[in-house]
Amino acid sequence: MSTNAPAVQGADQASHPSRRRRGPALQEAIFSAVFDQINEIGYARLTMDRIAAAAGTSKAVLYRRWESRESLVLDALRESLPTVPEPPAGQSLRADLLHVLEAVRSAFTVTKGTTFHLVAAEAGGDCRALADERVFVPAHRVILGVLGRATGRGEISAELVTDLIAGIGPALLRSQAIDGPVPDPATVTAIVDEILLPLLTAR
Amino acid sequence: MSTNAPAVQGADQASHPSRRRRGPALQEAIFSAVFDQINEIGYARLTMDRIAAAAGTSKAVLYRRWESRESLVLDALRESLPTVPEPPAGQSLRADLLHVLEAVRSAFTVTKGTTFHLVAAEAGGDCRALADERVFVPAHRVILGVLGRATGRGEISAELVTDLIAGIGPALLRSQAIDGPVPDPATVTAIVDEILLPLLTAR
DNA sequence: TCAATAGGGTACGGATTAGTTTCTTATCGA
DNA sequence: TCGATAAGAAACTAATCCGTACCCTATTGA
Repeated sequence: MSTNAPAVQGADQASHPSRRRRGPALQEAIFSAVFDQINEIGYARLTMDRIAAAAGTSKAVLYRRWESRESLVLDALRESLPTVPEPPAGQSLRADLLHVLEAVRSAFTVTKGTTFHLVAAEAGGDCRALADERVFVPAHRVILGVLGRATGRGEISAELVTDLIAGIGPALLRSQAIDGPVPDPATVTAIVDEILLPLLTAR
Repeated sequence: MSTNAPAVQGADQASHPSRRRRGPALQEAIFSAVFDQINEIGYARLTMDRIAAAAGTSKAVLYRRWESRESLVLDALRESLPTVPEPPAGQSLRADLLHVLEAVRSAFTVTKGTTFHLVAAEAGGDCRALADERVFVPAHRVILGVLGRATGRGEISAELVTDLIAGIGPALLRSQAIDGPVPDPATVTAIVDEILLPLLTAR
């Protein structure tokens, strides 16, 4: 079959033309290729041929592991997304917020800024469900918990513990990820220090 | 050619099987079909066949107007997105913020919540550029202007006139549009009254 | 050393979709 | 009433992509 996958100049392949990768190295190359191709050509034009070529492997290798493009993309996301841990006990409100929003930020950086494209591309998508289940819903819950405990310590008013306010940090990170490049740690700090703390601790 | 476009039960077509539409009515049906199909099957599976079927028309009609799926989708977006007007002079900070954020909100509702999918689906996309040019960049500029004038009136501190703070409202609306359904006017009011005004006017 | 495993390349058939062409006939305005 | 225009249907060709099969050989561990 003639394929119009673009010529590949993968450094690994070029510098080790007969090298074959196995296990984690191969999978890493494949997942990286998925994210790179989405950035380069968009999800709509993503094909198994292009992913294989970008990874310096073959379609047979992909089909040996995944039954479809969709399941590969879902696995790439699943293996990359962070979990959102509860912050350690005894931290300040500021440290807590930084902690959870840093996890949200990494949800964008680990996929080279394509998390949002993956989530948007298919209707009723498994990627969206996964991102929500793994990152956004837990983050929301953790932030509400952080705000609840701050209320308990008398640091903030109880009426500030709302879904809307809890949504500010992730929304700003998402927004930046949409506008790309992916948000950096300074962004998280700015969100906490310039928006959340002033809003929460205003009298 | 055999086509696997789904069977169509468009009410118009069904109730007027020989009725043909022309001009604005036909274009409206086509654009509506674009947004409906994206919600139903996702941008990745959007085809000219499906759009034609959903609109109760034919591919020939589409190709007579647009050279490709991408140009049709871009036109659908272009014809739907609002502009972001300057708010009238002499309004309060609150009224100004409500005014501009309502325009941003409508950028999501006019495309039945698909603005974000359109913007995400193609790399380096024209849809993204259009949405930025028509809505997001002007909204940002207008909000900075609104904040600047509030500073001039002594209502808020000058150091609150930042890109980050100006980004809050659109980011929250975007976030809601991603999570769907599309944001409603109460959301805009809540953003202004529960977040922006408290943040801006805190002492 | 050697056999099992699987990576990588390539060819293939089939399905899907793009895009074009032809035809009939509804629509509309002169 | 009538002719020009174009909507809608359907058939067609071509290109793309999916998914599979086969082959050679690198890799790995017994």
